[in-house]
Amino acid sequence: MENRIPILINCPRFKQGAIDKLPRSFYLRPTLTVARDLLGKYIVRRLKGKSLIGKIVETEAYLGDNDPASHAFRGKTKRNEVMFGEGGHLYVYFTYGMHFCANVVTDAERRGRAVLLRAVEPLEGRDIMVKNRKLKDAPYKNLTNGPAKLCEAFGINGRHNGTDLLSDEIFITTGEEIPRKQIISTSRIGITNGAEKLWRFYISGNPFVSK
DNA sequence: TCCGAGATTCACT
DNA sequence: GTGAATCTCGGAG
Repeated sequence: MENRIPILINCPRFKQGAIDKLPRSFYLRPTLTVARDLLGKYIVRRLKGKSLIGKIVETEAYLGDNDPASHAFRGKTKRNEVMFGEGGHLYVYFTYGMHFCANVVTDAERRGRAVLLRAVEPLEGRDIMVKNRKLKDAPYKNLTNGPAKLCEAFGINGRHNGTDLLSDEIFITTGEEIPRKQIISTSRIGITNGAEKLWRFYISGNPFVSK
């Protein structure tokens, strides 16, 4: 198996010895496929020698050229140029004056298509996430159930725009197999154009899904 | 439980 | 100048 890497994380959920970093080819597939397949995968963030790990439970697809809700709809700009780069990189944007959101660039043809990570289930490094979110009473389920929340919890900001997800700072690994039946698709959240597209995916019944 | 307002920066028009 | 792929908080119901 390609991209097998030594275990970096002392986490019992990972099989001893090695975990599988998702290969580039995972991201180069059609965006909607990647959005669905990302559910149940683990996102790993290396931060000051510690590891933050979350299971992806909610995503949204943004189909660039074909999608008025996408930042890439009107073509390439300085802000969104990462979306038009190679799949498997991170597109981080700043919004509402105070929040960051993280997207995974997808598709083999560099058409500005990406998947927004909307929510994860915290698995490892929960204490650090609480600190990053500057929460006092640490409401466990409020840690990462929203795109801006998970960025803050994972310490992801504008500096990470363009980060390769095959790097060792931030990457995604194989995780849990999610049965097709448990994957729900609905309309996306917080947008005005293209709201009729059912391009939001989440794991049915998971308490860490936003909203 | 729900709704409205404020926060606050950046890219695009 | 405007509005944005959001979140938190306070106050009303």
